[in-house]
Amino acid sequence: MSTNEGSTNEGSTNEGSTDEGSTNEGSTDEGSTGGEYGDPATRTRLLDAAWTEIAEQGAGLTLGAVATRAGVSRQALYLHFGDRAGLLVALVQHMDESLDLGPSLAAVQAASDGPSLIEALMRLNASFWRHVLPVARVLESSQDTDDALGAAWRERMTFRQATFRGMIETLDERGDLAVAWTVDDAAGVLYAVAHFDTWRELVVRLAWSDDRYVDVMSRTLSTALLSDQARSGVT
Amino acid sequence: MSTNEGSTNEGSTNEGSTDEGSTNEGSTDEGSTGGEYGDPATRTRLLDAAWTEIAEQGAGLTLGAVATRAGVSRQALYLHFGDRAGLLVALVQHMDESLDLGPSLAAVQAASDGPSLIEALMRLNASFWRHVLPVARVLESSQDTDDALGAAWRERMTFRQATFRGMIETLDERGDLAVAWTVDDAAGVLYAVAHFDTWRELVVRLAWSDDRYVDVMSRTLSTALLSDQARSGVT
DNA sequence: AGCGGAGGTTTACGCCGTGTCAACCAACGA
DNA sequence: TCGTTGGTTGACACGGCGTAAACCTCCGCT
Repeated sequence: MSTNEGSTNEGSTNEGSTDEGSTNEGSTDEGSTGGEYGDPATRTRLLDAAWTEIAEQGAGLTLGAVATRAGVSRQALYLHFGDRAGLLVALVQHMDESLDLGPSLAAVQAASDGPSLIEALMRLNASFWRHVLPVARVLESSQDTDDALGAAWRERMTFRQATFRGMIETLDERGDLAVAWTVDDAAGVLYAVAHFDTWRELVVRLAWSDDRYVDVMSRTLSTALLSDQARSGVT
Repeated sequence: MSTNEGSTNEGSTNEGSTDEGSTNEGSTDEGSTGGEYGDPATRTRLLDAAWTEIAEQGAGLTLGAVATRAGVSRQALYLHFGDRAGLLVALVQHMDESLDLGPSLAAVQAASDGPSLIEALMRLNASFWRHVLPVARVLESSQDTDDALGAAWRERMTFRQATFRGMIETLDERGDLAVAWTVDDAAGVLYAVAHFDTWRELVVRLAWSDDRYVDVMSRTLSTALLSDQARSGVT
């Protein structure tokens, strides 16, 4: 299970051709899980340390602090991840694996009707961002300082977008989507509006509760996306 | 007194320090538009240089590059702004002044009906973020490395939020708001959804055109926020 | 027993950006 | 002529990143 959930793996938007042959000559861990250095347990401890360090320091993260927190020397970190960007790239994958979203997403997709699907999705979304926000912010803002990191993050977001598209397709097949909408438009809106910044602006900046976020965003999206029949519970 | 070490205890980075109580007594950044240093023209050149430098380099901005671009020494920059954060704080105000949004906003608010108001707002929004995005990203991600900068950026966003609330109030007074909405909820949604990340995700990541962004977001918000009568043009 | 390699550790160094300091300097006005 | 304004040059400490080299310590193998 874990990450790939093959649903709608079309990948229309992006395309391979990830400008490879960048600058490094070593083995800056290509996406695959091949030939990593050292003890996987140490690697995991480093990633967890990086996670909590980011949660506390935000972008002010230093590699020395991560290593110390993991109870390991700074050089060990370089041996495992190559450089700062390598660590962050690995963190993207790690966050994929540690929070296992498969079951939660399946539960959302199994929702009985349109409005409850959207509400379940927004609720999952809120708790997701509550866990991930600091890391997501660092990744988001560091993505253009390093090509590999940018690619990893973008790929992560592409996957997320595909997941949301899957939700929209489910709604569409049930005939719950309002007539004005194409799947593409609706998926875009859902993805963009469910991005972490919307959650952060409301819940962090404006101090809304998660419940309020869920209620208001669910209402907004249900009203905007669903047909009248779907909203009134007619199946 | 000369060449002594340790006299500069200014360091200390940021530390955890639960920063509640927010912004001290209000003397952190030498008063408002009072005693700035040096030639205002130089100051403006530096700010413009910083702007275009950010537009090109993003977060990889260096003070040396800004100074060089402005045709001035790096120290001049320090004389004018104190430090990096000071420059960014000034940039927030500068961006306020240089792009004068007053007229555009007035035009939006004068829109004849609800849907066209929302569409005009989204159109303004799109062109705004197209200009401001790189700077906004840097500011957004640097806001927690410095208290004064965070305060400045937050204040800027608070103002923005108030503007959107004004729009919602206008709609409410006209009776255009759907009954389910409170002004507060609607203003929050409008503000959050109009934030730059939504625009960026759709227009940059998913390569939507501005027109498509405007159309889809207008439809979404109109459907969600406005009453049936307002949407169908009945006044 | 002895060897080797995996998985590190210490120490050291070069690079670069930030921030500070001191000295010097051109123009300009009283 | 002096002094102030608005800078310039040059130097430096500091800290984080990235690399390198030497060393150390188990563990498995023969």
